[in-house]
Amino acid sequence: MKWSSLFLHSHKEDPREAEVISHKLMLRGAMIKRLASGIYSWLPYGLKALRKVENIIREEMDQAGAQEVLMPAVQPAEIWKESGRWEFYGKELLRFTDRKGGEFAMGPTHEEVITTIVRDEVRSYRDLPINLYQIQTKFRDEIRPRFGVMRSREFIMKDAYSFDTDEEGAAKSYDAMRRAYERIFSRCGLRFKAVEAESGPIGGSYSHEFMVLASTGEDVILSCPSCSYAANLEKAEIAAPAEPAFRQAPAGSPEKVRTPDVRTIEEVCGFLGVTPQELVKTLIYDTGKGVVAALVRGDHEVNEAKLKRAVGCESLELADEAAIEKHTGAPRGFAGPVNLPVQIVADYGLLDAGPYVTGANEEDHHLTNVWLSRDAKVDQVADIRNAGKGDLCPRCGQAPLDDIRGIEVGHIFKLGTKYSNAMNAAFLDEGGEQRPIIMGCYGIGVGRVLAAAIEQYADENGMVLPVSLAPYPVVVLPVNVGEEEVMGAASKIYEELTARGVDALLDDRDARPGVKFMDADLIGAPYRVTVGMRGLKEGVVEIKERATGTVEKIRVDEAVDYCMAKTKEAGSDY
RNA sequence: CGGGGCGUAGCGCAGUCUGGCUAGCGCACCUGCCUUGGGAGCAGGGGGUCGGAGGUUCAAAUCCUCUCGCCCCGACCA
Repeated sequence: MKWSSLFLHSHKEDPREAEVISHKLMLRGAMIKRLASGIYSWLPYGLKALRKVENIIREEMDQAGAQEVLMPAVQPAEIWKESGRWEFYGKELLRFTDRKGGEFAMGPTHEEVITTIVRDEVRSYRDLPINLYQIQTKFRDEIRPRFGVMRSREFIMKDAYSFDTDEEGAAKSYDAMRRAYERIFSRCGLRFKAVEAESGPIGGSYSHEFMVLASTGEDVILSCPSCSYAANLEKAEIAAPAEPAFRQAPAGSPEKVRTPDVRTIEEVCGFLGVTPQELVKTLIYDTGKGVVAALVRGDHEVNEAKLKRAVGCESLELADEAAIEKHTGAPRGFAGPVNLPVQIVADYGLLDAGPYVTGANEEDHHLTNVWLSRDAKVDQVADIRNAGKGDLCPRCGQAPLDDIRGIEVGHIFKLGTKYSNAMNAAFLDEGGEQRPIIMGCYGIGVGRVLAAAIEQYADENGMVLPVSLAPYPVVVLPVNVGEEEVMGAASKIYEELTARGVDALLDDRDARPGVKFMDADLIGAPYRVTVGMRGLKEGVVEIKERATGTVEKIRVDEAVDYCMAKTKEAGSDY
């Protein structure tokens, strides 16, 4: 491709809408353009990079035995009602009606569709296992899209679904995907880590996320420095104490103090002169089937997924003001466990300490000198808070966890029979008995992989793309297109590279060299061949490696071989 | 959904408080000259429903009302 005819208008200034580096650079490098909040067009340069990611994914998925399909983006409500998710998925599911009043949704994921396909086509154990995948546009109506294509509403995703006859087979499918993902992300040149994860509204029992390590990542990962444990903050467990008991309380009783308009942990601490560690935070949750009070230490945070599991309920949300008043007898900010007539679940973090300050279940009052063993009726003690940096590793128990940030680029789930049961996807086994198919699902955010790669490697001059993702691994840059000798040498190198299968870009624009250098840096081309009179006089061109900045003088007739070797070497980096 | 900010040329912004010339600057774009190893210079030029609607006024980018959109923080969510 010649730059003069490439639809790539770079921007010198950072766009105002962008916050993180990858978003800024993708806009400046004309990879994407925003149409509406969280909705982007892919421009030629970006699309070419996106296709590189897709192709790596395709090759590895095919290699792993999966077969590509393409399902509809628009899905009828009917199948979502069948799986039960029409009710559960919430507002993120973009719903609309057609002209006849039929209900539809833009697919945020495709478990329902794939299950209807497989249940109709698969009858026998002989048809299994299978793994079907697609690369397709999804829509999730995110509350707050941000960071460009990193968290957009419309986005391209690779999603795969495996179907097995038994748990053993499902585990094999899961492992095959896990290995495929490792190859995919390695080939994309990413530094990443697979971590244990929550499965969220997709469901299922067991899941891993693939995290690209980057300080601007939205997710927090806790990992153990002395063993292989690593988990999303949302999932990270806290080791159960050896003896889950509250500290023995001395005789006495709580004391009520007046705390007018003092509600938050911070306010209580300031007002009473105590630390958050001495407080019990009492949160009232509505499970749909009743109310439960969750107790955590003042400096801890409730983890709703853990709480759900502890309580054994399907849904959970913070109770509203009216429900809080009804159950605690006081407005928000004054709830406490003493004489609270609801189910109470306390976190491990509250064990073996005291006394505490709690709400008094009375407006403008708190209690001090509260001992949970003596003054409260706790129904259950469990791990219901978020783990954090410094908590002991739940696996080896040898070291405190570290926290690092990551960008989730892939997520694999063991679904079990959640969808096959709900939607009646079954097969006949060897004994002629009907059994539900065991499923797994496996997602990769394609655009997010590209954004994450840019995020991970960018420097102050722009993108630094790995060869495997770079639309043009080599930019041939004639310093002055007016000099016949320069242009001739550059064209020759460019044509030879192209003929030998390298996607080269010839910067044939009649612009000043500085402009072209800056642009080559901005778009992150891994190798730049600079052709100028200065070098030609010595019979050389200069080849600069974007990632390291190193420049080598190479004889003109060896330039093509040099680029071939460099790009091949980097391209097979897995 | 709560809090904050912003909509003026493709991009980045000034002008709005205190209404008044033909709506301005930088980048980008077009023409010419000149220049060519890290975002040159000179001259000329094109491009605007000042987010939209309504109102006040002799006069509105500017004041008032309504409305739409975007960004950030939070809550929420894979």
